[in-house]
Amino acid sequence: MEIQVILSDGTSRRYAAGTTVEQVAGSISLGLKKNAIAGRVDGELVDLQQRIDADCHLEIVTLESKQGIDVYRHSTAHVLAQALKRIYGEQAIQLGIGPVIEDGFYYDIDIDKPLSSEDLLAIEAEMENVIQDNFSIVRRVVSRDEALQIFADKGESYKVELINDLPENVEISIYDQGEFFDLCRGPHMPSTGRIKAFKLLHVAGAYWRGDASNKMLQRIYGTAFPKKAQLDEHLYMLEEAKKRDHRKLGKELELFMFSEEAPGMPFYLPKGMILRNELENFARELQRLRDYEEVRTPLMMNNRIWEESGHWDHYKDNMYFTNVDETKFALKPMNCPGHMLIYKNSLHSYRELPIRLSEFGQVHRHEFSGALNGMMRVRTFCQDDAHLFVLPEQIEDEIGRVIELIAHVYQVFGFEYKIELSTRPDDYMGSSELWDQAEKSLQHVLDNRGIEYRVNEGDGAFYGPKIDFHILDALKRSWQCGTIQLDFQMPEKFDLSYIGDDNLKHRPVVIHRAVYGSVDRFMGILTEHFAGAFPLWLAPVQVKILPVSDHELDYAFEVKKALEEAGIRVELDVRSEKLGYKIREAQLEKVMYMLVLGEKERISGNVSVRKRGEGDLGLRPIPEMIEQIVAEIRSKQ
RNA sequence: GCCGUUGUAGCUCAACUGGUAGAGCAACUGACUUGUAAUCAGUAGGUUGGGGGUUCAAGUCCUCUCGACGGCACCA
Repeated sequence: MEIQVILSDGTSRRYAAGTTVEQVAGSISLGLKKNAIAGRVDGELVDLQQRIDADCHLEIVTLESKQGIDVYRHSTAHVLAQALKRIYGEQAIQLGIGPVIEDGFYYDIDIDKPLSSEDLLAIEAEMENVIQDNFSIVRRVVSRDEALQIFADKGESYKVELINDLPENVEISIYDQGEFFDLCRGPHMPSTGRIKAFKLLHVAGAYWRGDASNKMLQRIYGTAFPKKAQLDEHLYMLEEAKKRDHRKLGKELELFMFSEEAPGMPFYLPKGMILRNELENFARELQRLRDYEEVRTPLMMNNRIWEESGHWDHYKDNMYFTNVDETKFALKPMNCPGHMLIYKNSLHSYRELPIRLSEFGQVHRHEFSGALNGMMRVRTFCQDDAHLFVLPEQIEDEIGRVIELIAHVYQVFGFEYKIELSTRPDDYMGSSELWDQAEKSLQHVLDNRGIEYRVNEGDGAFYGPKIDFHILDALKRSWQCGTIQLDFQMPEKFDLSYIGDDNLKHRPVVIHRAVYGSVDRFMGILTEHFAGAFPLWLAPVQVKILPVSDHELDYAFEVKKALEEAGIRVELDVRSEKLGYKIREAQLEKVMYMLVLGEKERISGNVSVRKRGEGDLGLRPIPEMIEQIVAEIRSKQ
């Protein structure tokens, strides 16, 4: 009997029923057969040895595709498991799961001995042996009972648990390679010898099935690439990312520091403070143009208000408290209740709405010690927060304006971003009708504007659904920054009202929003994004003046004064050092403009300009330089 | 919070299986007066994160504790 196979280029070919994927690949070209590692039959990934028994669409999967790489890495994970079993013995290790992840794979194992990085080297060596053995990797389908028997006999309790949780109708398969086999859906590479370049990266603890109440297993992370050069490049990229680490750069560039005396709470050094003020002022100016009004609310309020707002119920474990005069106070974890009180401070007419209250609000949240990470995850940070009090019919228009504001800000920094819509969580507050309405209006705004977004079920705030903005930095890592949250709950809780044109009281709607999210974290992201080489408008030091010798000092002070009067942040290196030395330091500080002042410049009344990334630009008149620098600062480029 | 690793001068790092802490840079002093990524010489700098213990002897071993790092879990 013949079957028809339609290939990915649209051509169709006929084969005898039972032809394998590999044979089809071989019939197309020898090269394809050599590069093939799996197939995709009607969209489903299968092994090369899979027989095709019916008409289908077939795609030959090679290492050129992401799917191919995933198969490759998954097989590498199996090789890791085999090596572990060989080294530590069948009994000493129980296998958890070993999936493929972005850029690599991991395998979770239960073993008493804590694994070290030296152990990883030994494991890599044994993996190399498994690869040299070039075992065929063969699929075997077993019944549920057989599978349970096989893994129970081996004492693989985690595998038994996995099998028990597999859906009734699913085909259970085992992959054999030499003396080793593993429960796996597949597909896999045809043989272990096909693995060319891999590396184990590190070991870390991980809860079985991601549940903190389960046992903690050891997770071995690794990665694999078809070519050694690709692996090397990947490892190089990881090194480069480390060099941009904001914790390292923040220390080197003297932006901020941390102290044991306040874990997770950043100290801003003078240079970091400049950067931060620039960020805040930038936001301030944009908000001024959009009719926001800035306010400031207390860091600490009576616990009563948090109980009323619902925050205490939801977040008491993460809040800081204090007792004074027998009254319990809480450090604010959010700014909303304070803004609600400000709104309530006076009577409002529908004519006043929308009212937009903004605050650079310092909040405290007690994060788990293990969650802390430089500026990215801290226990106190400043939100560029705002609450918009709007009429129900103003909701969509107002959200649209916020989306526009966020887009504008991110574009200035050169960030790409993705948008997510987060819907009601399990512990939501309020009626489901209001939630439906809120979720619908957010969706509506996004759809109307033709914005692409992903829905994140159950990830909303307890008081309302939200639109989140995820920035992609220079290394394509994603960070949640901006957020727009629709809230019908706080207005109820705080009994907010406005007087409508019918002279009756009505309930306004609140929109919470942030653009940077956390100013602190945004600074961290910017530091890594620009690798510390900030655009001129943000740079703590915009110009560094480098006199060639002490004879130019008087002239240098004159130039400094001229620049300062033009509003430029300038430093003068007065040390009696050689020019090369001063340049090297300014370069390491990633200063954009260096003005070299020697005898030539002093006599002609000019400056010699050296620009970051461009080098020596030659002699320039001072007024021209000032104009150029000021224009560059203003353009925020 | 959990698992693992880790903590030595301001910074980056040394100190073999326990034998009494050292280098470079920075700082300070002096000389040099310097032309586009490191001038030379000298000086000072440490209760080895903190507490307790083992030992004739602890940076090194044990223990408690704090911080940091890599993950997990958490993330309004």
